[in-house]
Amino acid sequence: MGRVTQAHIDSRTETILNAATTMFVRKGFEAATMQEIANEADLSAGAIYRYFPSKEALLRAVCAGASGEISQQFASASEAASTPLEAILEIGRQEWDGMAEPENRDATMLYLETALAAVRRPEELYAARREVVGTLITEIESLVRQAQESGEITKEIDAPGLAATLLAAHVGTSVIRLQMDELDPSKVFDAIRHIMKSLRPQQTAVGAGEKRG
Amino acid sequence: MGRVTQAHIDSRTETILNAATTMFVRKGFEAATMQEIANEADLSAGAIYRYFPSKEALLRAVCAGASGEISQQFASASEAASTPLEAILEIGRQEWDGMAEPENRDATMLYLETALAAVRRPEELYAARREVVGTLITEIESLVRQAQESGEITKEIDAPGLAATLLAAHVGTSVIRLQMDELDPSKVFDAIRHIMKSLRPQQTAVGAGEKRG
Amino acid sequence: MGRVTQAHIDSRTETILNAATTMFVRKGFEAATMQEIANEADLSAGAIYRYFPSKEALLRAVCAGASGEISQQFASASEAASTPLEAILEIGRQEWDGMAEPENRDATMLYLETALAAVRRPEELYAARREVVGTLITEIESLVRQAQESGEITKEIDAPGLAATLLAAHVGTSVIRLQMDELDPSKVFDAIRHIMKSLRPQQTAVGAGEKRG
Amino acid sequence: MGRVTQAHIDSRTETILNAATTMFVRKGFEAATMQEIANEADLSAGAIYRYFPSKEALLRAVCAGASGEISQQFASASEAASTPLEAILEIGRQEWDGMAEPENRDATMLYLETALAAVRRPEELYAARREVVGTLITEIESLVRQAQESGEITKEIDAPGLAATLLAAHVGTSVIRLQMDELDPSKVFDAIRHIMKSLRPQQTAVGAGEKRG
DNA sequence: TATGAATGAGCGTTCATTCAT
DNA sequence: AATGAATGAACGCTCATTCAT
Repeated sequence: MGRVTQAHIDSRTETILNAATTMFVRKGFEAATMQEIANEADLSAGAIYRYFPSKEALLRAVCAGASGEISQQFASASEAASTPLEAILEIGRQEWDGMAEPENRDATMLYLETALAAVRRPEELYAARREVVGTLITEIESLVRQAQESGEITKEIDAPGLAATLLAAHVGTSVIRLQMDELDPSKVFDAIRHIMKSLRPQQTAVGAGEKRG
Repeated sequence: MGRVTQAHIDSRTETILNAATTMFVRKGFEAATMQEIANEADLSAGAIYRYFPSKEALLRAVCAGASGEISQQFASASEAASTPLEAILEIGRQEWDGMAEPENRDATMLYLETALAAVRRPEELYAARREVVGTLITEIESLVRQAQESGEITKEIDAPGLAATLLAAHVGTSVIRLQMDELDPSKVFDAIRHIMKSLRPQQTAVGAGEKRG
Repeated sequence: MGRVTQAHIDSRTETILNAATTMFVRKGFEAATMQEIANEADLSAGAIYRYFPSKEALLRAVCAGASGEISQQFASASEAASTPLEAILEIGRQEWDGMAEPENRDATMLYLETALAAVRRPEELYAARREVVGTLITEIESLVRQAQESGEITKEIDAPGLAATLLAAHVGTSVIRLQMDELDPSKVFDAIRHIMKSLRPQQTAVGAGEKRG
Repeated sequence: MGRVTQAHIDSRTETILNAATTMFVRKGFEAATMQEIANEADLSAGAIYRYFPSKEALLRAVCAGASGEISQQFASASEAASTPLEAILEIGRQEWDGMAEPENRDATMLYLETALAAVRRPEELYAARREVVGTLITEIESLVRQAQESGEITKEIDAPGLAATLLAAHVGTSVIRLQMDELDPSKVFDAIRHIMKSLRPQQTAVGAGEKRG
């Protein structure tokens, strides 16, 4: 066949990666077979080994891809917002709305599958995963701090704690919805918006006296 | 060994179930082998089949056990609390404190593993799972309503939405901590407590004018 | 429980042997399990080993029993017959009539199962089997000779050859019927009776000139 | 090995089928292992599954092959014969002569093994088997009728009955010889030829008065 | 004597991986 | 570069056999 362009190689690599992601989501890493991945990618089983040295390597690549996607989603939202809090709520609205779509099911399963894979292969996958999650929290934290500076959120609440809570609510809603498809994510987001609005600074500090006392 | 007491059989069954849970958590359902489970239970591989007809049956039993545990944790907390909101916060404190303990890692992995298993075997496992999660939300919702009645939480917030949010935050915190062990769950809970306190009814309703406007 | 009578031991032995025969016929020697045999005999699997040292031993005993039965059937018939040929035909009638009964299916399967077992374990089982079959042919041959002496069957036909042919027709009819249950054994026997009647000495010897010429 | 000719695939399929036949004959279906079949075919055990989906499928293919062979043998013989009866006798001579050869032992065992398999798996194998046997009887019956028309065999004898008797004698001789290798099949065939010759029409009908009277 | 829980060897089968084509 | 036949190491599972009770 002679020489092959880098573009062709990249295209094949991505095709295979997508196929692997699909099958890992559908059946789980162990249960998915190289043959199935090859079928999904319209290739022979052997061909995959030109692009990835092993099934494990495929998993690592899928995990890396999955980690990347998580943070990409957050980048796009905050531009049109007028205030920091509105930016947070806009991102939240997009995210929670997205959970109602059927594709989100797969995304959540991929997230959990790769999270479990990372925990079980700490030396290879854990660090990257931690960094992605950490960065995400930091980004949210930064928005929270802006909202605190602008007076939309009380400074009494711990910014990292609130950031983690928001991410936790997001992840948790996805996971719960996975197990209970009648859950309406928009109802959950309504509650979260209400919460965020209620966090504006008060004349009489909320619960200040009781906290840790 | 011949005839044996029912207690002995029950004990063996539980030993095997624990061993299976351990291995399913450690390696995942597919990657865990019957031999490993047997080793963990100090038995031969064949002996397991006297108590469970297949590896799948073992999974089902583990899932059932895992579902049961989820809701048991919630039952115990609320007694000593003086008010409904205090009950919610007391449960939360126990739960989030528990996340700092290393065993919690396994519990979370079991939760996710069984959740994925349930999604992939809907006909066998999904219904039970949904019911457990649904019951949990209902229980939290009931506490929320009590707190609303007692004037600790504003009636403006949707009770089911807030209940789902609380559960989501709980699940999400566990999942995030799985991926980032430096996350301090108590910091997250501090934020949640602050949030809950800020939800008390205000003379001038919070964000009433802005909501959906 | 104390001492146990020989009668009890014999009874258990026979029960087990019958159960083993039943299961060997129903599923074949390899596919039948000791547990199934035990169930059939209303015993535990371990108990069989007090009476037979192994599954192979059980097979040997079943083979021995099966061989015995084959020849027993022939003993009873010939008494009421008025002439040697009538004796042969009376035995034949009983045998072929028996083939119409459903139990005969099992008997034939047992015959074939044990025949195959004997061929595959020559050192243990073949000799006994050969002797039983040989004796059977000899007995038939003796009846044939009596019929030749009494002038009912021509002396031109070889007595051992005719005896073997008769036994072969018997075995063959059973085997064919096993594979084709609409075969009417009595039609086959009618043909055989016609044949036997046609073997009476003729004034002009049948086919004498052509034979081996 | 990559792409391979259909001829190669067919050749492998046949090699495996032959190996399976050999092992099923030698040890029986249940006792023969896939590993042994693979060894006999000079392949790895796993490779067989590229050609047959299961051991059962292998059995079905062997049964189909065995059924086919049974009837093929009969097709070739009758051409050179001058009369219908001669054709019958010629076929018989070939068949009974064949029984003296050692390969015939295997053929008979295969016949019995597949017959038992068919009986034990009625829904899959019984119908095909019955048809093959039925066809065989019909073919013989047709020859018998021709011989009756040509005056070589009396019309008083029932053609289907005689046909079944001839097939039974054939099958039976094989089975008996399996159990008693000193049996001389040619002696048996001599008796059968004598019988067939004696069935020519007589001026005074043989046994006409006695039959069923 | 009888039980049946336990063992452990071995079965049919699958599948990641290799490599001749 | 791509194929897919082949390998071989497991895997889940079964079952003859043993032996504590």
